[in-house]
Amino acid sequence: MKIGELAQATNTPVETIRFYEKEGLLPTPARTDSNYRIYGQAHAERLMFVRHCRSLDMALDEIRALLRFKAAPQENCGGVNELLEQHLGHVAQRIRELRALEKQLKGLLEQCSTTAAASDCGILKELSSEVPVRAIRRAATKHVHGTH
Amino acid sequence: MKIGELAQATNTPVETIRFYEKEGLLPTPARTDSNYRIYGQAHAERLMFVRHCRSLDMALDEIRALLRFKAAPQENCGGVNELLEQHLGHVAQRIRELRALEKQLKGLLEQCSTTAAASDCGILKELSSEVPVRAIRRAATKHVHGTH
DNA sequence: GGAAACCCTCAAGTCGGTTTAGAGTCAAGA
DNA sequence: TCTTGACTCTAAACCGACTTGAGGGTTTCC
Repeated sequence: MKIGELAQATNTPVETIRFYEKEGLLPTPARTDSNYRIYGQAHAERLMFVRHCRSLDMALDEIRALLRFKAAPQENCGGVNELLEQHLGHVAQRIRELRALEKQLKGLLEQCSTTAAASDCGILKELSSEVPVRAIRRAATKHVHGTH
Repeated sequence: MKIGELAQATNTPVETIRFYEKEGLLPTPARTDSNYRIYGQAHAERLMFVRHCRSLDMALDEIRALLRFKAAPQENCGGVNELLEQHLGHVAQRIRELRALEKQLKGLLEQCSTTAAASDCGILKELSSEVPVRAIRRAATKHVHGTH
């Protein structure tokens, strides 16, 4: 099948497929005479795997590691387990952070109960005060993204 | 004070201060004869404000908007309130997503109760299966980052 | 006076793609 | 046969919020 068909079959944008190929997550496919990529069932399955991992928010490096495990069937799967547990740890950590954030934001919003003049806005006042220690988050959590 | 002192006073890396200046979040400071940046209390307070907002995971554009509200004291603070509520919405949304993720990962980890051969690894098997619909998350949530 | 610690600018790298530009290919309709 | 539109190709730039690196100048301390 051509790249557009693979894209449809796996619910993946065409550009993303080419990007994964460049990143080494998909093997380079055969080409037609007119230089179009041609894929088979094996490519589709591999792409499914990658997309499934991405849907679990794994980093491309983590996916590469899982693909290596898959390619070495003689290995035991302890490494797979460990990788997933680490990833789960990152996710849980990020949830804790975001919940703390949510609490702070709710507190801030309570400062602004009325539509007062901005010069008296409790929110702006509070934001001008000291920065909480949590501000150093990025140093501690290398791998779990922000809110935007 | 010099940039290093401001950095220490506000718990901000020096490079980040220069970056904020380039981004227009901090006004351009005066310079010494030897071209060193010189800051005063006003700069420190402004930087505190920016860092406080960042510690709440606001985007630089959102912070720019808040700074405009601050600079226009005649305005009412309804806009501030609205901005924060939107941001809180993003955070809450991201928390819901990550919780769903966490659940999925825990389910996956149960597939791999024993350290079996990778060829039989339940995790790898399940990751090879169909991609859940949630994979399209990035299309829906433009603004709240992933796990890494 | 010499080395460490600070400061400067400018450019490139990070991550996981998305977007844009410019060009070639293919199938169907007029 | 021509043309239109949908599809494909490559290469490079862009996104956010910084971080890192290269290659310098300055200040401070011993």
